[in-house]
Amino acid sequence: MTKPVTSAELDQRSKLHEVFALPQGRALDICLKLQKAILEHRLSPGLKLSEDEVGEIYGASRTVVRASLQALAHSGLVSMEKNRGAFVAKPSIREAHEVFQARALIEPAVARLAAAVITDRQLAQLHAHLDAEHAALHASDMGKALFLSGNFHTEIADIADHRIFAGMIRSLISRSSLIIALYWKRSDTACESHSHHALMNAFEKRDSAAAESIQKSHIIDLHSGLDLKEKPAGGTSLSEALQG
Amino acid sequence: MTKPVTSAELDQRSKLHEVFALPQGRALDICLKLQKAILEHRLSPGLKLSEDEVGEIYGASRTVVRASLQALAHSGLVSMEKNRGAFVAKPSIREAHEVFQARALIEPAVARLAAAVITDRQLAQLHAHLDAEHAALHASDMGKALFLSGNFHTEIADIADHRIFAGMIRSLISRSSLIIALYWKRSDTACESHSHHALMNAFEKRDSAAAESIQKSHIIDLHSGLDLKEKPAGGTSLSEALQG
DNA sequence: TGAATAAAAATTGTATACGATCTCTGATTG
DNA sequence: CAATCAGAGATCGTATACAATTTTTATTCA
Repeated sequence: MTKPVTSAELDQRSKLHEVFALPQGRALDICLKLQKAILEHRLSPGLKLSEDEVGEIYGASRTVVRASLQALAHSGLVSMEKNRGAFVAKPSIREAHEVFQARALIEPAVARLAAAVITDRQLAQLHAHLDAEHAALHASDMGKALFLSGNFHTEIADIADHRIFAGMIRSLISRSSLIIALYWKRSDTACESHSHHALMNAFEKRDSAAAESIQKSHIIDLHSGLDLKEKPAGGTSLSEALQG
Repeated sequence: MTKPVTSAELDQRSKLHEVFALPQGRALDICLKLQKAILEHRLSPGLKLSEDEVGEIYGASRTVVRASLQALAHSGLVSMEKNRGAFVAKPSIREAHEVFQARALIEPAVARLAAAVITDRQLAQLHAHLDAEHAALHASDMGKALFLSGNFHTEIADIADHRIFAGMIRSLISRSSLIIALYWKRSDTACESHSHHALMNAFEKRDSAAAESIQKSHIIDLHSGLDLKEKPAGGTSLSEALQG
């Protein structure tokens, strides 16, 4: 009894295929499944992704698994070390800063574009998305909520209909998910919803300037919700260095 | 009698490895060689890159060639079609616009960052780079001149020391090279040098604002140097459609 | 006991083989 | 003569096998 593929999943699949130069055929499926698992925090940063093991799970040979892992490495979700294999990426504090700096530059510009061209249909879709996010949050399914929260941003990029920016944002959102898994310090995860709703308001009014400004604040707010202070060099540095 | 690897090449290699998640081992070499060939316009957009052929040339098996081509596909230099193979990418007019819109947003911000932290040593390096560019231009080696001209931009990203932006810019510059190959309309290719020298001036004064503004103008100027008008639907559309 | 070493196991890197798909050529037919 | 179709050849997608490297384990010696 296989779960039928939903239209939303098909949609995402075709979009991803357009935007990224993802592998084709079976490798794409594995890619998406691994990606989803990582983005929902079912696979923790640093976890080893053995080729044999992944192949076993998805019933594929190492050849296609390798292609998938390579693709994920390019989008920043996986890091590959020569002769050692693939691991769920573990962004450094520095990379975390860089990712949110990049998002703070790009996403507001894209939100501005999106506000100028959004259709009623797309507005409704975004609304439905927020509802789903709310439902997941209410069901305490944090993994799914986070996944959907990220998707909200990529959907805006798709609405702006700018493939280059959309590809960049997709990669940045993916990395952000890992960064949040590692460095999130706030307890009120629900705070996102507020910003997202404010953004919806701006979209409904087709107010480009407001959308840009709200999105910028939102990203900066997310950035400030991370605990990105370098640990003091004394305490953990030795043990860290030895087990690293 | 093998040509020794220059320090500049080694440098680029290690940098690329950091920034992109490039394949490792032999695949990396093939990647860089193909990339260089494409960026110097020795391989034209649309050209087929047969796996067997490439493997023959570089003395590698299809396995590593495939990994290389996949990597290049991820950076936008190569497009892969299922069951048909890999081709040197042929950016559409739309993609050309998008690439330069992205550059116009990102590169000025990065130039600003770079101006704030550039060292004297790096200034000297950039000067040397401009000299090499000038020399290539004087020797009518357009391929090399264009390659170097692109590298100037990635070097600025490296100076800004922002890996995420640097990776984005590298990809954008690569695509730009293809776009220029397809759509450049100006005869005075040397115009770039002027902007680059102006930028150097700003860097020497550590004038962030000027660097940002000059870079923005430079990108917009490049964008306007392209012939990106859609061809009228009547004339060439049929023949184009048939031979496409 | 603990460190150093060497052999064994596991994992990745690469080559090759085979099946699937596409492309091209040439014959056939209206 | 043009268009269609069939088959051969070429090319890609995937699985598997072997080589190279790393990791683990067992052993030895101080």
